[in-house]
Amino acid sequence: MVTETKLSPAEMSERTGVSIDTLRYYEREGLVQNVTRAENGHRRYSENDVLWIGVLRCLRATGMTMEQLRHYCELGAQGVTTIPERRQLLTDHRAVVEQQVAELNEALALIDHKLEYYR
Amino acid sequence: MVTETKLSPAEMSERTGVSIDTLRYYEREGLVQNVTRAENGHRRYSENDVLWIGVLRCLRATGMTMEQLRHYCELGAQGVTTIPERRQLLTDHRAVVEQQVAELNEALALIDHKLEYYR
DNA sequence: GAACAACCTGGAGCGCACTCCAGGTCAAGC
DNA sequence: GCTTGACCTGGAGTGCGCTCCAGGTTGTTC
Repeated sequence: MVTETKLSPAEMSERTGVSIDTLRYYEREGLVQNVTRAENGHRRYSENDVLWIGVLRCLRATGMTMEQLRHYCELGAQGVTTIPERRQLLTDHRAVVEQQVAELNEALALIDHKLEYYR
Repeated sequence: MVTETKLSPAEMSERTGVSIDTLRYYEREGLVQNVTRAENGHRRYSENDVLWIGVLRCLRATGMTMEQLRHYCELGAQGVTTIPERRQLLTDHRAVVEQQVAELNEALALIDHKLEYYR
């Protein structure tokens, strides 16, 4: 379709749960690329941008740093030749997340142990 | 036993994996209490302190803030009457950690989805 | 045409959890 | 008695990820 819905910053913020300031910050830092503009210079976000912000927030929530995300974005911008590296990056991060899950489970065990003790 | 092994700051740091500066910082902030001193004024940590630092780090690693940990410590210092509140605090935090696990699992699913896409 | 709202930019400020530093004490070894 | 090293204190500095601000433009509404 040619007629793609475009979102204003306020709408984008509403849709993603990310503040307008943070959206601009991400763009400045290279974590969101090629945001289009209306004739008056205002940003217009696409549905793809909405999806990407979702991914971005998800990866951030698992401890991926701004730096790593920027790198991942740059790879994406460079085209399909970087797919192996992107896959590697995600695979590595996957291991980090699994490690986090393991640590949280340890923490749960410790909390349960403490709770047991308080009974 | 009366003859309890006491650890110097350097030994404590070695044992817990927490830097000497951070150990002092925790003490200043009320997260580690009643650290004994040698005659020359140097700190001497007990095995109990080692255990407590382990718990503290575990709770910190799950996102419990310094503020919450300080509160938990203060409750501990106030004696057994605060046990219900401590139990409540841990129970609440347990739910937070479970929520984190759920989010990490969502992230893993997303990463796997992306990886699938790159294949 | 005045007021208002939504947005723009560059840059400053903030909160958290450390981390580092300057200047000093004290005990042990040479 | 001088150096060295481990420690002390109070306070300043750091890095990350936002968050806020001042001053300006544009478009709409009364």
